[in-house]
Amino acid sequence: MINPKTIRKQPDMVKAKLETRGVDPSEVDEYVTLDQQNRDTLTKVENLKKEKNQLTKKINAADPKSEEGQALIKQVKEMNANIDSMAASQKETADRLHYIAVRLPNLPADDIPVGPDEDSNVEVRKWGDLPEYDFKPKAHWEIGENSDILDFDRAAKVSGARFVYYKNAGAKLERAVYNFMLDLHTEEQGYQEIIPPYLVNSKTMFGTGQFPKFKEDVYTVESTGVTLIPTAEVPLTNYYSNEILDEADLPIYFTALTPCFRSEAGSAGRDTRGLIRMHQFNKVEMVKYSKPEDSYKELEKLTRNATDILERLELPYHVITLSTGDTGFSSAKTYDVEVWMPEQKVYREISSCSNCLDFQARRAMIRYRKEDGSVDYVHTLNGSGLAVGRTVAAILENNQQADGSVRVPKALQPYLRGVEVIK
RNA sequence: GGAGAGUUGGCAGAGUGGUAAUGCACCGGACUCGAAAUCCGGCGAACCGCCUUAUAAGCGGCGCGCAGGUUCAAAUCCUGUACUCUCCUCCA
Repeated sequence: MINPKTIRKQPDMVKAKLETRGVDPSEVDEYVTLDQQNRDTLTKVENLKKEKNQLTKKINAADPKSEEGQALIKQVKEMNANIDSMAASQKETADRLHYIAVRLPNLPADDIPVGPDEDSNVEVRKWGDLPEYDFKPKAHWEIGENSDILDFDRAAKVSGARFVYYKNAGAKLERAVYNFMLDLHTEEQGYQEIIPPYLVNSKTMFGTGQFPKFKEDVYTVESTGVTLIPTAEVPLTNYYSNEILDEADLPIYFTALTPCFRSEAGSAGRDTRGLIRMHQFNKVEMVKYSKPEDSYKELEKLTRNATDILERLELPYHVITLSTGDTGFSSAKTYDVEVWMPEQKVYREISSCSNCLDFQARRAMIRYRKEDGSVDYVHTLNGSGLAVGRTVAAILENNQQADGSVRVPKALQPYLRGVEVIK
């Protein structure tokens, strides 16, 4: 959530910034009006309550059964009717205010490109030489099916579209990739390894910003109301919800491998083949809790932690800054890391690294106590490190050879018991 | 799935209708060369509103897991619900 005081004090700035994210300025206007109205009635209600509390104390001091007591009770009863109706109207205003507030996206950072969609994204750096082939490179699903290491048809039979069976060397490759990632994050980059719950409650989904606005993107179990996580960001960031951390403990780094479940509503027809867009996929996630003054520095570091993996796997990539219109709901600034996919000759998103500032911390009530004793919201960051299925796809395509076999990157070979080529 | 117990301030822990004890911790002061001990005082998270340029202070609201209800008045009574623990049942 955006700091309510920021909206109250700088409505024009908020309006202008949110407009770059596609928010209708009239929403902010309505918010400001309701906020004023809410505080006005709240003050009135509180003053009445104050009076009432004083009378109630008098009743207790006198004998409630005495004539004086009875008279006071009558008086308070009359007040109550008044307070109740005023409080009811105040609550109505507050509810509407809340309804708007929880649906406003985060304020974009000052230094990100302004634009309506991904066409305004800006490349910030590029790494690796694009591979050249003396044959026509195949798509990863073709390689996978030919080698009997990926099976989409049977997954469709058993589950539906956008599911896959990994088989044999495919399953082993997936396992090698995520073990490699986790080891790098934990042994070299300072992350604590977590295995979180994969089903979470609605409060948790609210905390990171998926609820209430994006319910249709996830799978919720009807009988109990719990939701299958769309990303490990959800359980990792909410780990400290409703807690006050010590300043000395920050920053905190978490990493986790989890399956991610997404309904992919609205993406019908896109990426219908291959591992790119699945209803269920593995992802290694990184989450950070940081002091406010350090969060942008931590974002740079986080993004490097993700691209490190690609460099060690010898996969060409570039990093882009998402424009205001393309940046996710909770984020103020996002770098996408995109890996080269030779068959389609495009860069595809393989990681998304975001600084959410205090936006999620406000929703999930994650704070820290400074050394001077005061309490403030932490900043939360998250990034994929990396999407495992897409990494496998990138390895298959980038390392394919004319005979249909696939070279295993050196860094990965120890994780495959020294296997150098998948046939 | 069945039965029971519990949830109060940073921690421990009292409070069964009259407006949140007490201890430890913490903060300030006294004593002391200094510290400990002792004594005195303060402080009970967080949140919201008013006041303020802003902060602090001050005033007020809220506040005993959460949400409702009864009542002039609810930690206390009633209903629902979440979580934790114990026992039974079942189970990887």
